[in-house]
Amino acid sequence: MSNTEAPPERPTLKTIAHMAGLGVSTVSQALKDSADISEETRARVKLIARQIGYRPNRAGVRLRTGKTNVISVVLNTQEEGSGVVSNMVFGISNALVDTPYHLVVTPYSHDDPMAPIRYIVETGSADGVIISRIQPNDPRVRYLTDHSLPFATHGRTEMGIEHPHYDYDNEAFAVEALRQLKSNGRKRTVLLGPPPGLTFHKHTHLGFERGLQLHGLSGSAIGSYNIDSSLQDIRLLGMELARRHDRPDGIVSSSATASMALATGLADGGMAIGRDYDIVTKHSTEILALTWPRIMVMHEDFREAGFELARMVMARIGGTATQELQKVVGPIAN
Amino acid sequence: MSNTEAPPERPTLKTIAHMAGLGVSTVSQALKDSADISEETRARVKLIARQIGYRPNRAGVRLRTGKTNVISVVLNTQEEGSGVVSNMVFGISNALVDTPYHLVVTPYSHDDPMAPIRYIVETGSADGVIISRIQPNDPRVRYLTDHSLPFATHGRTEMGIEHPHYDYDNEAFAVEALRQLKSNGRKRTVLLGPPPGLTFHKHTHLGFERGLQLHGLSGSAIGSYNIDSSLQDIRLLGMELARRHDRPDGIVSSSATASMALATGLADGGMAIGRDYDIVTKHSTEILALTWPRIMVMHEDFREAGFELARMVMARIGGTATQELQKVVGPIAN
DNA sequence: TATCTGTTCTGAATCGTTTCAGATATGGCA
DNA sequence: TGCCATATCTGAAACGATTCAGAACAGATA
Repeated sequence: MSNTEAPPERPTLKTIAHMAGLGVSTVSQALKDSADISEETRARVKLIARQIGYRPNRAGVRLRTGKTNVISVVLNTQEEGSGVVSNMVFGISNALVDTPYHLVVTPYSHDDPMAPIRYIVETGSADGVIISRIQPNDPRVRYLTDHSLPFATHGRTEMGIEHPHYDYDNEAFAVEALRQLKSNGRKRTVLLGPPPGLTFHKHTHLGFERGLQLHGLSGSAIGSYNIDSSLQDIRLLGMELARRHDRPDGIVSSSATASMALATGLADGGMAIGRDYDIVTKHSTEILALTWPRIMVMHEDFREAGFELARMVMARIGGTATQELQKVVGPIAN
Repeated sequence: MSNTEAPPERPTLKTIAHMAGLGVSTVSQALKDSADISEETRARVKLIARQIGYRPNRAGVRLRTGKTNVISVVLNTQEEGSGVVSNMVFGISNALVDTPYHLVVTPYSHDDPMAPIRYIVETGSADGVIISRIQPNDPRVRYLTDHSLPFATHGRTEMGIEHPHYDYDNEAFAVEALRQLKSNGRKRTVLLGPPPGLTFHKHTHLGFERGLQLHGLSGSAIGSYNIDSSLQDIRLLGMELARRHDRPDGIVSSSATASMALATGLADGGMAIGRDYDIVTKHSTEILALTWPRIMVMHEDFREAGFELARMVMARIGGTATQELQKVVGPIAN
């Protein structure tokens, strides 16, 4: 007996309408609980929908309503590979579970950070955007605001525009880092900070200056290198620091990998952590603490950042006031 | 003089049709170079399209044709954070530049690897899929094949199904790793390999066995731990190994972070790399070589993997024969 | 009974694109 | 001149969802 079952077409509103003996528009309204439709009909329609596994066709919805159900995360292709991106992405993903939103990754190569933003706005290809590597005066923030596309930033701005943001308190980090160095008896400090131009560069340096005063330490920021420099260069920097006559005995670093490279260079120059100097760094993965136990660390959680940012964008899309969508988390010593 | 410019609506085929004094269907065909349309008209239409910056509405296309112009990469949420994911993603992104494809990240929590695959197939939400953590007999591969959704795998299968894949030759890696250990005079080796169940676990172990025979070494694989174990556990493993009476003097490891944790544990147990033992590992980022120069490394390029996988899926969508879309790259000593 | 007021449902139009069966015009040829 | 083949273009229908004006019918009111 040959089984000549009809091919299992994907159910649409029409399918449900047919099964329920109703019109397509009735079904549509029933599924979104319109008061126009009787309680009983609504229940029946929803039951059928659930039973046959109905899922709205995204293209249909998007074409009619303009709602894409897409959150776009805009990432710099040459972002440091040490897991910050994966963690952000997974954090976002996590927030998107059980929502209709899909996550699309929109990359840009260093030349033009505005390009992907313009693309998204012009083609209307997302309901919301997440951006990082924020500058105090960030053209992307202005553009997105001007075009009223919901977004959240991983980092703060200083342009008189209120917008959802999630940020790590890098100023507090630097202050606390210096406090720890001080309590270890360190005197001559150095900061290996974020690349210039970004807001968290500014915050870190502000905190560093403040910490110096607060704890009565001497110190200076390294101008020629930052955590985006090549690890090779940072290592050489370490060797160079070790050679100085007034070589530092305390280091504040904004990145775990940079710290490792720097410590390696300092070791090349004969300096040992704990004996000749201490180093305090931000880190986001277990590995640093495990293999370089003498590096003092403060944890920065990028998965949490992604999660919060995604929730903020969705809230913003839903109309939540911007003021309630701003969060700055302090450093957690551990 | 108030500027009452019309609001800049996004151009559609209708816009172009209107400007060119043609029908919408003519424009549509002209843009795709149909032979039905005169050379001259085609040129004119394309000129206008370019000038006003026309971009096909994705929802329109998708609704009408079913083509989503989406490639979906399916990732395990708790994948090791050490940059393999970011690099894969950026590699894929790179291949997608200048194509109409968008990249959507579809995550899954460890419970059910099939769930995202079923979702994609059932909702038709992508034209092609990239999956990793492949098993010799992988249900996802069967499912995707059965439903003829183009896909490429990061890893090989052994189920008699031809499909596009990109893989690192882990068998050759293990053999070569042992050769290097041998040439350093090492005798008693140990393998810290991939988690069981995955194809590259099998390949690695095969290569390890073969290498042992080939180079006349003794050795065994560690059964209770693998590179997915917690770094803390791996470190403890290192300490335990150092305590053994027949402690190993050569280690093959499939992951850079695992190697670091292991080496840390071995150091805790008093063993020094180079003096008491050597360790050969795969790595994908610069940091290992820089800070652990004594760990011998072979490079695995995940960015390249992502790039190739994306190209394969697109080729498959375009109808290229599967046989031409299989690539296994050998280990590169460096 | 005639009219009004709700309640519940529905058809048609719309979003932007593609496809396909024709419509129109041009030129060639008998 | 009349007919046909060819080249070029076009309208309508379809994809699936939502919205909105109105249809149909019930019961209440005068």
